[in-house]
Amino acid sequence: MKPTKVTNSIRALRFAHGEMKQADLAAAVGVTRQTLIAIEQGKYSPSLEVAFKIARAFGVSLDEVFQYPEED
Amino acid sequence: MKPTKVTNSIRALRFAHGEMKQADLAAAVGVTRQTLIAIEQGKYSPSLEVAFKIARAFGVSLDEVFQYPEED
DNA sequence: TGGTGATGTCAGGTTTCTTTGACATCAGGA
DNA sequence: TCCTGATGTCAAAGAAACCTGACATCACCA
Repeated sequence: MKPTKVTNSIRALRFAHGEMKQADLAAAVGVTRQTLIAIEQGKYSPSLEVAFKIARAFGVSLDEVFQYPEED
Repeated sequence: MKPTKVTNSIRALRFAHGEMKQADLAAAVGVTRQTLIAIEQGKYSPSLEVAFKIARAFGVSLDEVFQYPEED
């Protein structure tokens, strides 16, 4: 797949939210565990809809979860 | 395709930025004109990467371009 | 009248994201 | 030791996003 330029803070946010398990977050977001792992590891960038759901699961804004580098 | 729940302010932002044409924005973002039209009309929600590029083209944050409703 | 630019639509293909299902590793506890 | 839970990997298939290319409409102006 495409190596994504988008980075994220999902792992840090999970641990900041009571050692939240990947499976629990996946269920809260509405995706599979495999999908969440791939996103968390930066294998690819999610759809905007999934990104919103992840941010909302943590109660933060998109910018606090995902970062996009300056230049291409 | 999937009717997306994500709404956006692309059209308003285009006009707020000197009557920017769809073709110009598409070129700045790096997608085709057809893709930009579909996103602007809410036909589907873009990838996170494209979303970031659109926000950056206007010089604003993601939250100022895309909105996600409260509940499913 | 005719031409041009901006917007929108459609069909078809390709790429990327997501799912399902199976399996592997590793730490910790009974 | 054996079992369980949390994490990670892989392959194959489906769904969603994105592309190319052609055409349609509408406003505007020479």
